[in-house]
Amino acid sequence: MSGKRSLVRLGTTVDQMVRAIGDRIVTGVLRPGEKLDETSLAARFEVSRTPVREALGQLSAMGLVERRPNRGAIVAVVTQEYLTSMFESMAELEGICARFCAERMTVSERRALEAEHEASARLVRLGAEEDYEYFNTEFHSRLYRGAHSTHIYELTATTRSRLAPFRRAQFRLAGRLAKSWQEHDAIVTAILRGDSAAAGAAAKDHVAIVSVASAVFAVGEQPSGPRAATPFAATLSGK
Amino acid sequence: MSGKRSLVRLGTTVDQMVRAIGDRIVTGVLRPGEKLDETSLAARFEVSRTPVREALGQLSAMGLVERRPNRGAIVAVVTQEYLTSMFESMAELEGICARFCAERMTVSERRALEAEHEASARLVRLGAEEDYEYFNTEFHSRLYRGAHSTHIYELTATTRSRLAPFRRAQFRLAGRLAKSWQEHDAIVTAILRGDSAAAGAAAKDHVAIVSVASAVFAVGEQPSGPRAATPFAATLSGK
DNA sequence: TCTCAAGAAAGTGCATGCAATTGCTATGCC
DNA sequence: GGCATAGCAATTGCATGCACTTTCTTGAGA
Repeated sequence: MSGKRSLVRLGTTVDQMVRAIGDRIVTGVLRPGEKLDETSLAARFEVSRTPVREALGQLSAMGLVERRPNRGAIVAVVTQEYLTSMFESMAELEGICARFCAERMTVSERRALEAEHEASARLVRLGAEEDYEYFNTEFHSRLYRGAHSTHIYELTATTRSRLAPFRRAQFRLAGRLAKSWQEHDAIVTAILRGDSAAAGAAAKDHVAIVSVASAVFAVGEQPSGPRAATPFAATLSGK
Repeated sequence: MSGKRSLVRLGTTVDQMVRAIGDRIVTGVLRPGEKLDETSLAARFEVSRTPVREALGQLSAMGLVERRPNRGAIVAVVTQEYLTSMFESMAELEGICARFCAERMTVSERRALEAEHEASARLVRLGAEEDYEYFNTEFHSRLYRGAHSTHIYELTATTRSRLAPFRRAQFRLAGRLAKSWQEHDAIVTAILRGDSAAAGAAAKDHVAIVSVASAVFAVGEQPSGPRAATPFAATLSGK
């Protein structure tokens, strides 16, 4: 091989490419419908086509890319109907997580959840959208972990990541920040109270509201073809 | 290429291998922990190692095999804890499907569900375990489709297939056949009534009961190492 | 000008080969 | 006898090459 690619190599070349390409899809750098040419990807990442092909295969198994035999791969195109069903699933899944959280979270998990949630109130007052977004992600992640169910966690986390590109700008909506916090508050309160039904319902509603808020932005965001060429740096090292 | 492998070729060689190997894992022919040697697989299927590697990569992305870098692949080992979480998820997912069915199934879907269910009563009286098993699969599949939610369908179907090896002999339990039918009956009745809450609860309970019934057999079925060599024919053609 | 076809170009699918890593075995040392 | 280590066999990871498929291009005919 032509030298280590970085000091600490995280997994094989294929793994790194799966992460690299997957990230670009999930973050929206690569847009749905965009062609993923094996040769150019190989050139950009400075590897041969073999690992590229394997990476595309895995991403296809994850549903992030679509592979047409003999006709190349494209970033998975999500129909409006499928998007709706994903948001729908997400609401149900988060509802389950919250319900389980209310029943199963340890004392320290409950304390941490509450503390972080209280801390994020400050960000709402400041209108710090970016920072709140970070806390929001962390908050939801806590719910998934707190369910103490590995498989539910996986289903929820992967569904969430696939929804990520369609949820980007939700906090730009006027007043969304404050409302989001209030919805979180309802979830936290129910969990701390141990009221699983209320926690589940609150989480489900919360996601349903986010879905609507996101749908506003999702409209027209679904390109039928590729946009501009993607100018990503050919580094496999960082995440 | 060295000649078509069959008259109608379903997808690429890799796709066929994913199906072939995946089937053998899901049906329990390949046992958890069993080593998946690239060279021998390539020899068995009469292809080179490249498509084998791609197939293993995709199967790993699906969670059916585990890949240790530089150390080969094995059939995914499911811990007792993870198995529990999968059954748990399954119950929740089927509950969601049944709930949606009650709300969304078309008239013809409802009719078909009822008709098939009634027909299967005969199999219970005959004690035809094999045939009932087939109807049972079809019944659940109807629930997943009837939810009219593509993503929920996918989550549910893949979870079900991953649970398949652990559910094999459930109908051998005395009286399980009749009880299963009664549980189905509760689900069907609620769906036809349009009572989504009852349908969801009934489906959830049904799966929970199956989980317990299956767990009896799952115990001790988890081998720590490979069993006998797997005698599968090297045909990529059939499913 | 439009349609269609033949050929060329581009790109995918798989086989093969080599370097690198792992794991086993055997030999030497304590 | 037990443990460490060097060498070897087995296996994985990736690059390269060639055949096949699709797509683009060009030009003749209507």
